[in-house]
Amino acid sequence: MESRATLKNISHILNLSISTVSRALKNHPDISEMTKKKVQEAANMLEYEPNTYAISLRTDKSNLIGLIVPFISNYFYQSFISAVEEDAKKDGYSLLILQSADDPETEIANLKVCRANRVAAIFICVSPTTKDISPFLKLSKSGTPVVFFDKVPAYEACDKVCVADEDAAIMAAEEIISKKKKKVLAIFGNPSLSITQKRLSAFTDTFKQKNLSKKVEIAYAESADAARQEMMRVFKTKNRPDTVFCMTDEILFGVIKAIQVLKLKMPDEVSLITISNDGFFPKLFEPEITYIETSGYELGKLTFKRMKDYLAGKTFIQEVLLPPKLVHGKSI
Amino acid sequence: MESRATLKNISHILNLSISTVSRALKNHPDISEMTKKKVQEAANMLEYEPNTYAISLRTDKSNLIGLIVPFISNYFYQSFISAVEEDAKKDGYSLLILQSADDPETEIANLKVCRANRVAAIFICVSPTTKDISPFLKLSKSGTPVVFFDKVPAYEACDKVCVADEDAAIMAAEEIISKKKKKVLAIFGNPSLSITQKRLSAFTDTFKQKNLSKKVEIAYAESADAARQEMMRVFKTKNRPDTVFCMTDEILFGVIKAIQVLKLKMPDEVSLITISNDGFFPKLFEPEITYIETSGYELGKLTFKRMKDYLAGKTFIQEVLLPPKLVHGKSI
DNA sequence: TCAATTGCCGCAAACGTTTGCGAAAAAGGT
DNA sequence: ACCTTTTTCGCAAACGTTTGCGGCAATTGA
Repeated sequence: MESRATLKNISHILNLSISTVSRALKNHPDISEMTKKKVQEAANMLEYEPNTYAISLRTDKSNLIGLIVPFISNYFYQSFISAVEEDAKKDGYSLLILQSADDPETEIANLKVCRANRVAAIFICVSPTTKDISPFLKLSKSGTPVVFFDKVPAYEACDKVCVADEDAAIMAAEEIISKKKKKVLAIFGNPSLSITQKRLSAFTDTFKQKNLSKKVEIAYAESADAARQEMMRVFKTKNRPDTVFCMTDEILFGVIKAIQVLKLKMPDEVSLITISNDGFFPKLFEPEITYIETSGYELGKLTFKRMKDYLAGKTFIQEVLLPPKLVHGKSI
Repeated sequence: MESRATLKNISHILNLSISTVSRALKNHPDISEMTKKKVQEAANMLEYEPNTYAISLRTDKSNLIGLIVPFISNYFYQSFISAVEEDAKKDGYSLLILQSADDPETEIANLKVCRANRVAAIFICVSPTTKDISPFLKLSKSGTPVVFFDKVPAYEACDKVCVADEDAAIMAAEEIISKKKKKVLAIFGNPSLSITQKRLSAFTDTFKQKNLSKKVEIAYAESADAARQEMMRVFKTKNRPDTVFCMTDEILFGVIKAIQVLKLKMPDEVSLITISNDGFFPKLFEPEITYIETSGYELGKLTFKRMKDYLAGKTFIQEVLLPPKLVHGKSI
């Protein structure tokens, strides 16, 4: 239970002042090389580690980045977090990770934690039911960079980094069209989410523009199991689709299960294409599923970069989009 | 860019001393109800938030829990983190999450970050190549609870919380035996990892005890793809196994893929049983795979509890095991 | 009425660090 | 030898909070 080494501690041993020790440790030009060396040696000996709290108190800065996500147990956010952590470490930041469980109240509580910890920045993915983002905007105005990522507020002026949902859906639609498919079942998620609306309208518009609207049938499923049931229902009709489009990995799960139950052969009896985060799941299956990648990892990198830009003075509001990528499997 | 509310701030407005305000806000009996009310109102008005850094500096305590995992992008640690976060929040803790990337050096760097942040506790899953855990033990001796979880040091005396690897393997073996299977292919991971050794010996011993050793064939695969290749190789021989055991989810991926390529029907042509974290992946497939669950979520709960016990005075070294659970699917 | 108790509050030090400013000593210039 | 500049360092305040202690006034007890 020995007490830790402090500046005072070291200064006392070396018969120096605290300020000299402090400056020596950070290579201040005012300090002679000799004393610097002596101080550094002593600091090493005593295993000195600066007290983050004292520093943050004094400088009113912190090395913490607040990260608010709906759920950690989610492949997308996982990749996102992983990417941010990598970059943060390089710059001496650590991550304060909070889950909001898609609950606006918890979100506010988490914001409080961030403020109490005087975080250097906040990355937040707001819940679908969050109406009022002014608390975040307020923080932003007081100098703390706040970057919204993935699920971002639609109208407010704020820094946003998100995947190009429209482009991803268009890309999928075009791939289907180019393969000259006759009948498409497109399964989307919760229709009240903006991500669903974006992907849906972009997808249908692409078909509409080529006068192919009648080829696509839309369905909604708010869980993997709902998607499975929807699949079973549609594939029991006589006029079966030859292609299925899944809006997310989760919907893909349900669809794949139905395909296995129905013993349909891909891509002969049914073609499959999905939008996926990082492509982990599409590659699990045989044949591998063709997918449009919206990378959580890349999004993390982009978000961190946006924050650094902000800190570097580019404080004007900005919205950056992560372009999707088509990855060919054997399912279509 | 208005300055934040502080105790000094509030005290000045109300013509009170800083100490009175401080005590009023924490319901100290020395303070009259009337002043308490006044202070609390003012604090609410000004949106006062205590400065964590000042508190930590003064009290030498922090509300941060250091969490060191090999990778965040991993379903098991994801569940673990999620569980810890839930409990931590209830007690006013926040999480400092660091990735070690299975690199001992990064691990030490992460430890430094934890120390610099004066974390209240550390939960760590050591990398397979970590030889020297004395830095952690040292921290533990100086009063900071250090709980090793999942991958724990084999011999050293320290607090450990991990899944009952042996029991899980035994459970799988017994399930296979009870179904009177003739020939088993058991695929394990990296043989130099202690988790592999534990599961392997428990698995084979169970067969040996019943004089059924000749029924099982052991194989190793250090990736999903290696597992797939191993499957393909074995199933090309004439004397095919009727059952496959997978040591982890990752191996399961490869095996499933091979099964799909070979178009084998489960459980008719081949039975499948696996050890899985949280059972997410086994449920993705059709039929659902029978698995032994080793829950990352539960492990997180246990780890947090162990820390609270420690803080409550139960500082004697302790090793707690999370019992596995058999979940029936249709694959065997 | 006086002493003892109680209720309520303020003083001041301390936590470990950063940093503006001033000062002593050394070096340089003439 | 004297003035100026540079090098090198220390003083002290400040960041916001907690907490032991002491003090004053009001209450109680006889």
